[in-house]
Amino acid sequence: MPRITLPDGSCREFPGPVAVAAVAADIGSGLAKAALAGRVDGRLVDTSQIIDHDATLEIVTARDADGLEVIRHSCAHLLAQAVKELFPEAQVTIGPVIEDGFYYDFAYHRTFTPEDLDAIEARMHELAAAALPVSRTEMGRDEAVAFFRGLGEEYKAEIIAAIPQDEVISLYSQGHFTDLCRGPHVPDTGRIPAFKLTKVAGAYWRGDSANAMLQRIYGTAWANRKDLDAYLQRQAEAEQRDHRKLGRRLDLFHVQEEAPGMVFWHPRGWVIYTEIERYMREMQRANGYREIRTPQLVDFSLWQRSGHADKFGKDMFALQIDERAFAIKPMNCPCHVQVYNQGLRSYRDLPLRLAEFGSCHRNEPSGSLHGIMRVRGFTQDDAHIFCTEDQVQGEVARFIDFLHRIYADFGFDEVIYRLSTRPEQRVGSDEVWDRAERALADALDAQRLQWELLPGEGAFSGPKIEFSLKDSIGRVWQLGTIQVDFSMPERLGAQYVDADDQRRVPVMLHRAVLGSFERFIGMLIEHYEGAFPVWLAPLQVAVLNITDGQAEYAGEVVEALQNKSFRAENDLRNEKIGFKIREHTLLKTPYLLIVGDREKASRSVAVRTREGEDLGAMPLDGFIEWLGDRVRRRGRAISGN
RNA sequence: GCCGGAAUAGCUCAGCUCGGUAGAGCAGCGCAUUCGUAAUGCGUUGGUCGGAGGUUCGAAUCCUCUUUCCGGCACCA
Repeated sequence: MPRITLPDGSCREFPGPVAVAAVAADIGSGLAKAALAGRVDGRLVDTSQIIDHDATLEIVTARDADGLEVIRHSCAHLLAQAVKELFPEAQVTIGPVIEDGFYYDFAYHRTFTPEDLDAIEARMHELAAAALPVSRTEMGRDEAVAFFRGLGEEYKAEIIAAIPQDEVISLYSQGHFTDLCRGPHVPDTGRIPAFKLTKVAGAYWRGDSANAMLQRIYGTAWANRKDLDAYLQRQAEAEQRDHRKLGRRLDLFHVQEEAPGMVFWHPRGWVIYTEIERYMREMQRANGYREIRTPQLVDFSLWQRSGHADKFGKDMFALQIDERAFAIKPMNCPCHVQVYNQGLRSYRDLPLRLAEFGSCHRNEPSGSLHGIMRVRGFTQDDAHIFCTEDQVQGEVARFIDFLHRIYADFGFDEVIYRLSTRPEQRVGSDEVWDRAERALADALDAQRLQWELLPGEGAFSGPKIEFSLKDSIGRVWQLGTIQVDFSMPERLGAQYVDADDQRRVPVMLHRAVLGSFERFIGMLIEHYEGAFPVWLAPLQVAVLNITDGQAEYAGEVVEALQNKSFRAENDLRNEKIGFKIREHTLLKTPYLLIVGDREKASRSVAVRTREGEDLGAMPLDGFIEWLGDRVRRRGRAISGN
């Protein structure tokens, strides 16, 4: 006599074991139709699951986040079924749910074409319309291995062979298609209401580039047509904020074939870059950093001593000049140690914070280049803090505060913290890594921050904390980092004399707030959709005259603004005012000052924002003061005017 | 680096399937217009089709190689 407790607290009793679907039907026919899965005692199960004991039950529908996952997972199976029907020789592998959708990897002797994709999707729609029942069966491991081998599914057999012998293996079947799966799945293929295949791409078996390349088909699936359309709409909008597109439209930068992975900054883009650099320089100076500049081209032996040559030698731009091997620096730290090493350091000098807007070059794999986000030539807001082991935690805490202030100036308040620990390939003893990892974890805990652990993701010379931000459309960007390094100072012979006149090796903290300027600006372009806050905007104010009669006055307005160091230009072209407004709005100039005879007579300006808001006329002096206030607030200003 | 796709005027794109020496809109330039808050009208310049080979009487269109970009995968000190 199972007694089922529902989420609202009510109970229902059944004379004998009962399926989730039957309970749903008992509650109401609408719910029965909507039921995709059940949550029995907190565990997600199929609607066919029989409950034979007292339990809590929640009926999972498409409105449930879990319900949507079930739909997506089942849609991956639907995809696999369609592929197997159209291409019987293709082998199935894995097909997980991902954000907004799913994918399925197949092994096949040729690649799937876009036309194949259309055919597969069409077949999926037919299979969904047929509402084929989905059934679950269980098998022992060896039996399951034999079953899939019999079908010629070697990859599946390999997956199952790795599952422990005593674990129950479940199979899901729909039509003539059977797949290994943990489930749960929708009761029939008719419950997958809205989906679309999005792309095909290669993907390595088990994510290892040493393995065969499979073909991955991506798709998206939703609870209904409306949600699917909304998703596609969001994708289209995200494309509109692509920094490569905006970079060209707003005339910020370009890239070209002769310099792959390098950026040509245009005047407007360079304003943004130099404004950020100027701001960072000021912030660092005010926070105990001393700026330095080190060489680009350094003898290869330094990279051998630092350990970079071993791990990254092939990825460095190396060159042979007059029998001597050099490399363009891929990072700044070995050079910073050279600066540290000049003269004998005392413990009184520590912590020593050396900062550099260091220009680095790395020969990134060709396939990884992406606009100005992933490039081969870039500049970091890099700094290295040389300190004693006792000072590490305090310096990390101090850095976290520093970083919070900077992010807030760019309008970001929410930071995500992750601690990356020792990777397989590394330098330094385990004991040293233990200490370094503990120091970072303690610093985070002392600040009462919530953080996430990323085992094995650390740099080769030390563990690190990574700081990420969420942009205006919810994407997460890893920007800042602080890495503890006990190894490099030793390798490069850094020392200081302690209070007892003993020579000691300092600890080195590698840190960056923005990461690379290129990537950071790329992210900002997408975050702001090109509408930079006024302190960063390439052009802050455009002065537009109505007719030639106000040309001279427009010139005076611009001069007054420029005298106060604002970036202002006038637009005296013989065009209608609507035309000029449209052009500057599209260029995302924050403020448009319209000057006609009225304004000229009263020495005022009519202010319009790029959002289309009319702020009315104000005296020129008043506007200058008001604008200064907006600029000083930086990204902390409330958006818009 | 691996898999797939793309590369045509400054920009966005058509033409390529069925080979016969390129076309649109915007931008630019010229002229007219001096007109108050997202596109004034008319006229006009401009490309040999990413690069190198090949097939062909003839190639932007077909084939090969190559470069770069795009989407993934892998990588990311």
